[in-house]
Amino acid sequence: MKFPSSTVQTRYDSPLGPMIVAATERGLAGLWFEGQRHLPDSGGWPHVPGHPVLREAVAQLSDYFAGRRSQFDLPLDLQGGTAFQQSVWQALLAIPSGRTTSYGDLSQRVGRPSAVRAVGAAVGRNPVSIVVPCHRVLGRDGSLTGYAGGLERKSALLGLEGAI
Amino acid sequence: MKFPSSTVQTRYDSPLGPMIVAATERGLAGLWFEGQRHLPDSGGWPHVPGHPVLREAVAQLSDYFAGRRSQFDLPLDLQGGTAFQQSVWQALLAIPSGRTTSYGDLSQRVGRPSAVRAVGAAVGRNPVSIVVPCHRVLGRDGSLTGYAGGLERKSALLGLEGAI
DNA sequence: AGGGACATGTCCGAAAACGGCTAGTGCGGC
DNA sequence: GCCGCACTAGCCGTTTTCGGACATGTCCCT
Repeated sequence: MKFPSSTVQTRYDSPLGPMIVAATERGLAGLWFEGQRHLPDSGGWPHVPGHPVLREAVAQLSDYFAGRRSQFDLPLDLQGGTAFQQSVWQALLAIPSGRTTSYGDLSQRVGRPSAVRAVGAAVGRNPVSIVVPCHRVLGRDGSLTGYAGGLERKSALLGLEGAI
Repeated sequence: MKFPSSTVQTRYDSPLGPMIVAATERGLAGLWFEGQRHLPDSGGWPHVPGHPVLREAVAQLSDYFAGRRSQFDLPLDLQGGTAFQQSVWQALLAIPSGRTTSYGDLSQRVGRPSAVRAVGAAVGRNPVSIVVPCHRVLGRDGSLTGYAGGLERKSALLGLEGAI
């Protein structure tokens, strides 16, 4: 995953552990739990806690974790990724809070009914956790199946949204 | 080979055929014969004949082909390429006009005495023909061996420099 | 129920192929 | 002997190719 040189970052200490928040001039570009899988190399990005997008994102995240907010209102800039991945991430945005869906359902919606495993892989590469709600995707039988940040966090997020 | 998005280009009709000249804000970045090997995709670069570096490059090239100039005085910005390739290109700049050297000699100078073939490959990827004088490298026995722009051009350039 | 095969896009590591070479060898001609 | 020529085998960074592994679900067969 390549990010433009204008990318900036800050840290946010969530109730589920510290997170890295990243943004470009066009919007929120990344949100990862420290130590999760598929982490990009954020070493070169300057820390700019005062960046407007970053500040707003942190504020909305605080509200979210406090139960005061169920959806986000932020400019997004989903960097990198192939056309296929982009379409999957877009489809994720359509899943409302409190609801879940399955990988098979997602692949239908993307128009590649049989590319189920590929959809799984693409979901796993989602650069903006929580805001792009990859945690709302379960196996057909409702099993948690996987989460780049760890299954505990996945179930914690779903619990918070009242979707257990 | 990747070039920054700020790259601009123009065309120059040399006595040996039309050429593409490219520059960044830092200096001359490319000079290729149309249709030669290892051409980058220059499709997206805007044509800016008035760009100061490009104008100066074209002027000096005209002088060079007219026999009025034997070395160039231009800011260079050798883009892309690995550390190894960069060192080879730098070494090329040390070969004076009217002289030639061999691939073996070059590899010595680069500190990789046995990486002779690798040096050959790196020389072939030189992004700035003529100014970075890759045409002054011959086989150990003086044979022309190869040139991305074609052997005729290689020998023509050497003739022009009085190094036949 | 449970087990296996298959479909799909992407990433990543390993392995192989590919050169703008060269020094060495063996062979024929003089 | 001495030379030229053709061929070979090493040389090594880069590029290309290939083969798995994945955050799955369906079908078909016991």
